[in-house]
Amino acid sequence: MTAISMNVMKGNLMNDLAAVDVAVSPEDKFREYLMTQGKRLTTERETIVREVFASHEHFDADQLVSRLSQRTDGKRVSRSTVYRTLTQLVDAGLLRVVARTNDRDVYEHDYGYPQHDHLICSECKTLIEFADDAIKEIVEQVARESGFRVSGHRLEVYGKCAECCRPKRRHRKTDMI
Amino acid sequence: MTAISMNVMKGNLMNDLAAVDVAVSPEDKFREYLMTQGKRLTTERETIVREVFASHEHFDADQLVSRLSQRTDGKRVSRSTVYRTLTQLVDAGLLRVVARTNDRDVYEHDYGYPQHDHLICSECKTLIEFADDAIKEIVEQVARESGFRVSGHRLEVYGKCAECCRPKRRHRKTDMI
DNA sequence: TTTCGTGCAAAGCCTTTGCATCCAT
DNA sequence: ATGGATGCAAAGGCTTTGCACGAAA
Repeated sequence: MTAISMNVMKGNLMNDLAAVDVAVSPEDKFREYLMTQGKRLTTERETIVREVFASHEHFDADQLVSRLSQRTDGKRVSRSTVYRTLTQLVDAGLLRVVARTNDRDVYEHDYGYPQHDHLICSECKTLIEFADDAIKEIVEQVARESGFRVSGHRLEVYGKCAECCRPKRRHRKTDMI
Repeated sequence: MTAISMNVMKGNLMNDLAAVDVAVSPEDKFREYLMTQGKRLTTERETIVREVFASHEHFDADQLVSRLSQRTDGKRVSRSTVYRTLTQLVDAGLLRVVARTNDRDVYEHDYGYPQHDHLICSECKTLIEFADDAIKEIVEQVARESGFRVSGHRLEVYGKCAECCRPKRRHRKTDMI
């Protein structure tokens, strides 16, 4: 129903944003992190990491819960565990909260994927990714001026996507019965 | 207690970000907006606008409620009204939600104040404002490439502010009793 | 055993809303 | 009178947490 998990990567916007080759898989990276915390990669946690990294789409906790709590293959995971694991995945550097839509935190991969920002359509809520090195440079420059040590940034551009700007005559016709 | 409402504007970061001269006061602008909606600028709403524009600090709903619900000068305003009015102030273009701290929406003036972005200290939560035209240009450029019509943007830079980076020997001494 | 992890239900928190009362036109 | 506005309390919606049971070391 919601379109927040749709990533648009057409045109030359994301040409050089193909998934980055990583030495270790998300599962392994998560296991490593858990180890340092004296914890284990349980079946549930593994199920979650896999589900999360199965596709590079934005998602919120509820969507993930829906997918995981309805499994019939014995891989069902409870809502509590999903929430608890999402927090850990963020702490582990595998996920990141990119936005908030409909009062829900929206997550995206932070591992095996290059730094980028988003164009957010206020109409259809679609998140369009883009990467631009100049932004990072400016950010560094500005921060330097005030002695601020940068660890990251988030740029959200609001507006209306091309699709929503375009007048949809075809639909109008349908609406007229 | 929280430091989210502290605006740091030292150095040359905000030299040209002095409050912009506006033709009409926030109250008037709000009244205008309300008129178009067939509504009135009541005593409560006026009290809120004044409190909000009394200083250019970031704040969240709860802080505003605290200030307004404890008044003894007959200007007390309920929590419900504060929330309802905040929404209207945003719709009227007087306020804007700039961030979310401690699960609360953080507001700032969007009227009579120039466009700017923030450096957010992850340690003390201070928001440092800065303005840079180059960012807007880049944003426009990127958006143009995908036919996206920009209405605004939000850039948050995370990291550690100069103050928090600096080792505080003086404090350490005190802590040692 | 002892610690960690899960699931369920309940609790938390910020924010919104139903409703009776009030006020201004 | 009549529709908008306020306050209070209750409800909502997402997220967290207490607790008992189960699994791994």
